Amino acid sequence: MSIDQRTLRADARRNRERIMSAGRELFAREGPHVQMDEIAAHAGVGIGTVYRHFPTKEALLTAMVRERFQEFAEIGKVAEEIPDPRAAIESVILTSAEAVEGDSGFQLAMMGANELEWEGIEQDKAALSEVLARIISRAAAAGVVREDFTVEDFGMMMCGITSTMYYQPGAANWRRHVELVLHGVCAPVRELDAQAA
Amino acid sequence: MSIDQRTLRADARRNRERIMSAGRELFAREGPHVQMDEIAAHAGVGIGTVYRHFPTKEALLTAMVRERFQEFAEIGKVAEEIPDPRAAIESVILTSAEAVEGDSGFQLAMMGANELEWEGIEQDKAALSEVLARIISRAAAAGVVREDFTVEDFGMMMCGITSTMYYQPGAANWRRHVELVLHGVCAPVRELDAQAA
DNA sequence: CACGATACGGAGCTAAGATTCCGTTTGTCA
DNA sequence: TGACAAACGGAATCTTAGCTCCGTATCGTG
Repeated sequence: MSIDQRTLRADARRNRERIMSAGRELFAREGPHVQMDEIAAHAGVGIGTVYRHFPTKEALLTAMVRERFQEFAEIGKVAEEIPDPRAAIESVILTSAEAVEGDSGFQLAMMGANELEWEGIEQDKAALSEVLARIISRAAAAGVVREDFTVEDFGMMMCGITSTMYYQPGAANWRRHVELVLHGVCAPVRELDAQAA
Repeated sequence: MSIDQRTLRADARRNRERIMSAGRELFAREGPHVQMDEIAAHAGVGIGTVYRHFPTKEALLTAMVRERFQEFAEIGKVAEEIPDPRAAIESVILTSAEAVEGDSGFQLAMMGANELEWEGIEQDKAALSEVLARIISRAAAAGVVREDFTVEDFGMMMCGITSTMYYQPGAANWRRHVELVLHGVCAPVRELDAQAA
């Protein structure tokens, strides 16, 4: 961010929020390729204004991705409250996936993660990891996931699910993917929990 | 392709192969962002020559992706010869993944599949599907994969694995991912076949 | 309400990278 | 070997999209 949130003039604060909001919407709908002037137009401000708030396009995208990470951590915290360890971990997976479902921008951003810098995301990522680690180890202890399942595995899984979402759109597809990963291709078919919802 | 392979002058045929080869190499190493003049330079020809053979960059990339699909179908055919249904399907998965391992261009291309046109790829894709369907149904009949496993599931799985490969490089990672998908996150850990190779 | 500071708008600059154009070179065939 | 079509090379062009600059408008304080 280029400007200190506090000392912001009223109109500036308003515009900033408009830009974020337009960014969220267009970024989600069109992907990371939306142009800056489209975002500006959608927000009802000039390009110059966008750039005063976010010095580069990347900074804007980063702000957006950051929001998502924080949202994930939030989802994790909510899931932690669920007593049943299995339900908890399933909730994290499904809720996170659902949150990202319509957001092709984030989907690609996650994927293009190693092309961009995402400066300042580290701490949000770390916070997320912590929550996940707790949920996973509880689940492992209860025997509902394999003992050697790690946070990294979780990330890998979500990476795969996210790409399915992007490349083979349609809720049915990614839900199926989740199901496959959870229960395993080779595993004999089991009664799948028709719960969730 | 803009030029008929048959009526090609000797130098033209040679150059065409050089371009394909340079494309394969750079596309794999640098990804789809390699510039046309880099490819030309690497092939030892002028840019004009590249464009005479491939009217657009996309056409060149498409040719490359097509080769991969044909390679996959080939891998499938080889796997079909393997007597053990389980070994056959594992072979397809591992060999395909390994084939793509160093090819970040193809990895991204697969991902960006819905952004590009990939004209003319359909038949290659269909041929691949056929082989896969046979291998999968044999495996399902033998009870080594879940009965409801489909070619689409296979694609989804490979899509996920490919993205892991790209975003979380390191052979260990994608192999772990394969392992997770095959056996399932929730499944109790089993003795993993340390075979393959 | 006046005035300085803060923000705004958007035309235009710039870079990057794909593609074209045309004069020159090379293969092929008689 | 001579002649012409087929290919080549690569400078120049075109296009797209990020970003800058500076004159103008708006906010907030005394």
